[in-house]
Amino acid sequence: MSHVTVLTSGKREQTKIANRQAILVAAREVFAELGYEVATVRDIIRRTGLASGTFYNYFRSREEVFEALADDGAARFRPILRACWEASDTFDGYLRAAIQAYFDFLADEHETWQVRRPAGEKHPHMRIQTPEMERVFEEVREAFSKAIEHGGAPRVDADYLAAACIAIAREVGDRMLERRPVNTAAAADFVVKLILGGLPALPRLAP
Amino acid sequence: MSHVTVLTSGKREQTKIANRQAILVAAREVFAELGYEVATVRDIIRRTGLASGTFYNYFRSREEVFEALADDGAARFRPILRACWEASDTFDGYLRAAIQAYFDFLADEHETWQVRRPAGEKHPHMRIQTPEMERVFEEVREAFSKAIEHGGAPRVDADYLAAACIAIAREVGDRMLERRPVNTAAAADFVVKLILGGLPALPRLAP
DNA sequence: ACCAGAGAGTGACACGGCGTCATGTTCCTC
DNA sequence: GAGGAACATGACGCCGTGTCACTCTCTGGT
Repeated sequence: MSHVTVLTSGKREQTKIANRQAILVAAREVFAELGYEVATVRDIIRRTGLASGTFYNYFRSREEVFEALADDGAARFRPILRACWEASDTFDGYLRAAIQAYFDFLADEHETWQVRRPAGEKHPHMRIQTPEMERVFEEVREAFSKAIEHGGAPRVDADYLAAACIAIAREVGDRMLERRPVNTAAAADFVVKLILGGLPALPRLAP
Repeated sequence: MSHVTVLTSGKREQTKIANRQAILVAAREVFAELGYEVATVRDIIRRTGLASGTFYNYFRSREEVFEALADDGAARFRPILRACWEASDTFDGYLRAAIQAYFDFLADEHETWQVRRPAGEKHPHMRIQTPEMERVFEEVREAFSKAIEHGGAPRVDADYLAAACIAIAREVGDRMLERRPVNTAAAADFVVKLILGGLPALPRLAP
C-alpha cells in the first residue's frame, strides 16, 4: 500500500468537492428552468438527490448559491480581461479588445446555458455585485487610471468613467443578444466608438 | 340633502383607494427597512392592519406591489421627461435637460425615502422593467429617432444609443448618490459630454 | 324607508418551503 | 483496529403562502 497522498485527494475532500459542484450544477439548471425568483432551495436539493441538511453545509441560502454562480462567471472573465490588458500597448487598443472579449464571452455563455429569462429576470451574468465582479470593476478603473497617468487619456473622473463603460457594455450587450443574428463585432464597434469619441469631451479634473 | 355626487366618491370606492394606497405605503416602508429580498407579504399586511386576504384583493404577490411602486416612480418621471422635450429646440439641449432632470429626480427620491439599500439590493427606482419604464425607454428612443430625422444627430443605431444612455444615467446616477456632497450638476455634465462627444464618432447606419 | 344582493373584508386553514439538530455513517489518524 | 472528527441525513417546528367560506357594509332599485 502506497503512502503517496496527492494533496486534497482524500475521499472526504473529493465528495466535498463533488457535492458542492453538484449543487451548483443543479442550481444552474433550476434557475434556468424556473427562473431565479420562483426557484426554491428545495428544488435544487431535489435535483441533487442530497438531503436538505447537506445543502446548508455548503451554502447558507439560495441567494448564496446564486452569488457563487455569478462570481464564477466574473472569475472566468477576469483572466480574459487581464490578457487584453497585457496584449495591448495603447488605451484604445485595450478598450477595444476588452469590449470585444466581453461580448464574445457573453454570447458564448448565453448559448452554452440557453438561459430562458422570464422578462427582466435576474440571471447570474455579471449583473449582480459579487467580490469577483467588484474586482473586475477595480481592474477596469485601474486600467483607466493608468492610461490617464501615462497620458494615453485625458485627466477625467476614472470612477464615473469605469461605471459608465461597464454600464454601456452590460446594457448594449443584453440588447445584442436579443437581435438575430447576434453580431458581437457591430455591438463592440458601437460601444468602443461611443466611449472613445466621448472621452476627449469629458470634463477634466484639476491636476 | 344634496344629490350632488362627486365622481367615484362612493364610500366603497374610497376605501378601495385608501386600502390600495395603505398597502403601497406600507410596502414602501417595509422594502426600505428590511430590503426587498427579505420582506414578506405578511410584513406588509401586518403594517397595514388589514387581513391577509385583503392584500390579495389588490395585488397578486409581493412582486406585483414592487412593480407598482417602480411603475409609480417611472410614471412620475415621465411628464418631467416630456417637459424637457417640449422645452428644448435642439437635441443637445434636450439631452442635457433630460439628464439633469433625471439626476435631480433621483437625488430627490433618494432623500425623500431614505432608502437603505443592503449592498446591491433591488430598489424600485427606475431599475426594474415595468410598462411605465418601457414607455420611458420608448420616449427616449423616439427623441433620438426624431433628432436623427431632422438632422440634429447623425444616422446611428437609436436602439443601442437609447439603451446606452439610460444605462450610463442609471449607473453614474447611483454612484453620484454615494458621493458627498451629492453633485447632480457635475454628474450630469459628465454624462452629457460623454454622450454628445461620442455621438459623432458612432458608426452610421445605411440610409 | 326598506330590502336584496353585490362587492369587499376577514381570518382560519391546508400546504409547502425553511433552517436546525440529534443521530447515523464514513473516512482519517494514531 | 479503535477512537474521533467530519459530514450526510431527514424528521421536525416554525412561518409565510394563497384560498375560501363566511360576514358585513354599502348601494341601487322599489
